[in-house]
Amino acid sequence: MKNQQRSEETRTRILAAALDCFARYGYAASGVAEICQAAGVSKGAFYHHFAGKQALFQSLLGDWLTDLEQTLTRAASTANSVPERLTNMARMARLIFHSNSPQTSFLLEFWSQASRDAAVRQAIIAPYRRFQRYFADLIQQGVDEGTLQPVNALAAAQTLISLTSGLFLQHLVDPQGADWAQATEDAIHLLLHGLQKPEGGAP
Amino acid sequence: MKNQQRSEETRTRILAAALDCFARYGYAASGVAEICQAAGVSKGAFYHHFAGKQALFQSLLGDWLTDLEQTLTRAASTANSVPERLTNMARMARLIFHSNSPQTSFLLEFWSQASRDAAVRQAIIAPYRRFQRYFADLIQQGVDEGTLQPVNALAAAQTLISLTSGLFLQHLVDPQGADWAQATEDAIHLLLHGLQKPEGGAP
DNA sequence: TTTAAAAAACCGACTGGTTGGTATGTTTTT
DNA sequence: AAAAACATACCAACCAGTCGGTTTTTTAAA
Repeated sequence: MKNQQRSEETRTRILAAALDCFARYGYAASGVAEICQAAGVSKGAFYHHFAGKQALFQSLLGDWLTDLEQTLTRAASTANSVPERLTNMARMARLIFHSNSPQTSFLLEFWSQASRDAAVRQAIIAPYRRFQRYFADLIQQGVDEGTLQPVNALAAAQTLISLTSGLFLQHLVDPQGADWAQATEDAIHLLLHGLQKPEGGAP
Repeated sequence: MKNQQRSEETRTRILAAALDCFARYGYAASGVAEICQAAGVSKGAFYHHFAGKQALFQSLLGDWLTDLEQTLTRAASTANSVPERLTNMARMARLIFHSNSPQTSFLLEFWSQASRDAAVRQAIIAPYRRFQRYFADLIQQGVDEGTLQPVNALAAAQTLISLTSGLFLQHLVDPQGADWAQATEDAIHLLLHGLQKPEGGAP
């Protein structure tokens, strides 16, 4: 086998094993030796590919975030009006929730570390800002085309992200507690149509 | 000093020190010895009051949750219509966010552990269910009194909790990233009034 | 009230096991 | 032959929890 291929495969195996271990036992409880054994490689290989446990962790985070970004932007491209697009993205939640359910529980570790480690925080904040801008643009577009109320686009985007983050968080903590995919659809629907009954009639 | 007083004070000191350490360095990185030093007590005292590190952790969680529950229910009791009450509670977010900001970052550890430890999960889920029922009742009341749309109360309550959880999560990860108290008010307002512009006129 | 014993609270040195990381050697590719 | 990739034994540091002993408080008998 070519060297480059072999190397890349080992790296991938380590990443996959680490993802599994972190999700199963948590970051702190997952030893490097344990990860190596799960990946079927030696410690030498590990430290040849990664500067340390933390570096591996951040690498994992980066990969997941770029994946999410790609998935989301793809889903938004197939619809006409902005409300339709948002509904589509909400429906896609089912896919995200179900596909790699156990693996994603390591995201809690990310958030946890981000609150203390500046490097991790930056790694999370940067794509977050991109998401926010993306949704803000989308919402502004909806306002311009007249399908959305004349709201503050940035604030509305933040609300949307907070809502989905919260749903995802609860899904991670208590996967069996509810049909979170359905809950996401319901929540987006509720956000779109409003909870309060309008007092006066429309013009 | 009386024995009971002394004992209780030591226990409180340990809890406070642990809260500080967990928030600052995380659960795993905070050693029992470190906590003891910060609290000004010995290991003997520690293990006299708590069965172990994990027990201390859960004790901390319990205290925080009961505090939150009390604060919230108090805030909901002073208003007339249901939308007003919800707005009031949103305004109270500023208080929650600002009061003990750094301390609360240990909640991320809770969520993280809850996804793996059944005991921690139960400790979080039980009050969560109470919150959900409480808000569902509130929303149902709003539907009955005609101030809210005829929505599914339980689903709407879940949405409300997810939204606030998400906001709190982001506040913990990136406290300086935004005015999260304001964002909470905005978000609740948005949820109440809806994002999408109604197509037809009202009756 | 005094006192002695029992109980509760507290102390701190010690340990057995774990772990991230390293140093050195070996295999495979270039 | 050089370099990249990988393997393995090893270590120093750390850490949750223990254990025998000490101080303080309470109890209760004298």
